[in-house]
Amino acid sequence: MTQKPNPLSSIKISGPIPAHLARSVIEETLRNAILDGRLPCGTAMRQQELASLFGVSRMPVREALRQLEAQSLLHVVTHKGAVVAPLIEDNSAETYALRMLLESEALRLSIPLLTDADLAQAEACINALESEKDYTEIGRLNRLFHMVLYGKAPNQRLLTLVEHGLNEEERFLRFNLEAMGLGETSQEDHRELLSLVAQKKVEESILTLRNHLMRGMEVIATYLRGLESADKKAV
Amino acid sequence: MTQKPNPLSSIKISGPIPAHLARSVIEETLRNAILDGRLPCGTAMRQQELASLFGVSRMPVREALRQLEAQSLLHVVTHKGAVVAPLIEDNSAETYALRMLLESEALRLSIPLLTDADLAQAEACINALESEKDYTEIGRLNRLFHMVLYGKAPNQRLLTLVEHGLNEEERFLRFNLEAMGLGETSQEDHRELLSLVAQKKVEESILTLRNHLMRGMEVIATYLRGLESADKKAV
DNA sequence: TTAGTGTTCTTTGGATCCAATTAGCCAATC
DNA sequence: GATTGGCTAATTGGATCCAAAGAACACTAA
Repeated sequence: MTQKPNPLSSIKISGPIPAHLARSVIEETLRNAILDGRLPCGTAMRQQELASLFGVSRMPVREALRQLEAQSLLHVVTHKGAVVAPLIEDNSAETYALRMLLESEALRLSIPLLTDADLAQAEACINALESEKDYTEIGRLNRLFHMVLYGKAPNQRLLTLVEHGLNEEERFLRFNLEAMGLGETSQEDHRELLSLVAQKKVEESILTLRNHLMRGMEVIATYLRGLESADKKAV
Repeated sequence: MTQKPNPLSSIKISGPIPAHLARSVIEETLRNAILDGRLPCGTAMRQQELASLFGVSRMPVREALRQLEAQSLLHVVTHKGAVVAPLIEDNSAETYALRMLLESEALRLSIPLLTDADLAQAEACINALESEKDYTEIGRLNRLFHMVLYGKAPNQRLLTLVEHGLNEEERFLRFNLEAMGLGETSQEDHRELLSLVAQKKVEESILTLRNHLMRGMEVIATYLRGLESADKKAV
C-alpha cells in the first residue's frame, strides 16, 4: 500500500491570521492552491482539518468553502463535503472553442494599442519559458505571455473571461504537461505569434493564435481519451 | 417624508422551510428576487432581517449571502453588510460589446440546428410580448425569445455566458423600461430577426441581432447619461 | 449654534454547541 | 459464505453566544 501524502500539507501558513480577515485570507489561500494545482482535483476539503490548519474555528472555513463553491472551484454535496472540482471534463472542445472566440477578439482589440514595453515583456516571458522546468512557473509564464498580448484590449469584462479560461488551462497544464510533450511546439507558436503581433498584422496573428489553441485542444483531447480507455481497463 | 417600503417584503415565503436545505432555498430565493428586480440594486440585506423572514437563524443566511457575493450579485463590505450590486455601471459599452461577440457566435452555431418547434416557440414569445404590460414578464419573455434562438448552439459554456448577459439586461430593463420607450422598435427587431432566422440566413440574422443590441446599448447609455447629470444637479 | 467627543446601539464576524445525515463496521441470519 | 440489519463514529448544517467594528446620537465646550 502506497503512502498517501495529504495534499493539504502543501498549504503554508505564514504566522497566525488576524482574526478579522480570516475568511478572506482562507479563501484567497485555498483559491491560489487550487488554481496553481497544489490541491489536485478530487481532494477532500474537511472543514475541521482546514480550521486546525489555519488556527481558527470551522466558521470562517465554511464561508470560504461556500464562496469557492460559487466560483465552481469546489463541488459540494450536502452532508458529504467539498472536493476540488475536476479540471476539464468531457467538454474540452467547448472550452477551447470559447477560448478561441474570446481570445481572438481580445487580441484583435489589443494589438493596435500594444506598446514596445508590452512586446518586450512578452518576449521576456518566452525567454524565461525557454529554460524553465518547474511546471507551476511554466503555467504562470504561459498565462502571463498571453495576457500581456491581450492586455490592452479596452474591455475589462472580456479580459476577465479570457483570464478565467487561461487559469483553467494553467491548472490543467500543471498536472498534465509532463505527460504530453507540448512544450517545444508551443514555444515555436509563441515566437511566431509575437513576431506577427509586433508587426501589427492583426488577422495573421489571430490565425496563428487559433492554430496554437487548436493544437492545445487536440493534445488535451487525445490525452483525455487515453485516460478514459485506461480507466476502462482499470474497471 | 415619503414612506419607504421595505423591498424585502416582496419576497414571499411559501410555508416553513425544511431545515436541511435552508441555505440553498434562501440562496435561490434571493437570487431570483435580485435577478427579476424585486430587490432593487442598493437594497441593504440585513442578516437578522432575512433570518426572521425565512424563519431560520442567521447562519444559513450568512452562507447564502457569501455565495451571492461570489456570483457578484451582492457587494459586501466587512462589518458593514451586503447590498444588492448595481446593475450596469459605467461599462454598458463593454457589456454590450461582449454580448455582441457571444450572441453572434451562439446564433451562428444555433441557426442551422433550429427546428420548426423552436421557431414556433420564438414566435409565441413575440406574440406574448405584444400585449404584455408587466415588466417582469416582459423581461422574461425577451430573454426567452433570445435563448430559444441561441439554444441549439452546441456549446454549453457559451450558452451559459450568453444567458448571464441576458439576465443582466433583464434586470436592467425591469427597472428602466418605462423610462425609455424601447418596446416598439424592439418588437420590430424581433420580428425581423425571427424571419431571417427562419430562412436560415445566418449572416443577415447576425447583422440584425447586432443592430438590435446596438440600439439597446445606445438607449441605455443615453439613459444613464441622463441619470448622471440629474445626479449632479441633485448634488 | 456648531464642532468635537464620548457613549450606546446596531450589525457583522468568529467560536462553540447541538442536531441531522452519512459511511463504515460488525454481527446475525438466510 | 454472502447479505442485510442495526450500531457507532465522523462530518456537515443550523442555532446560539460573544467580541469587535461602525453608525447614530447626545452632550459638552468653544
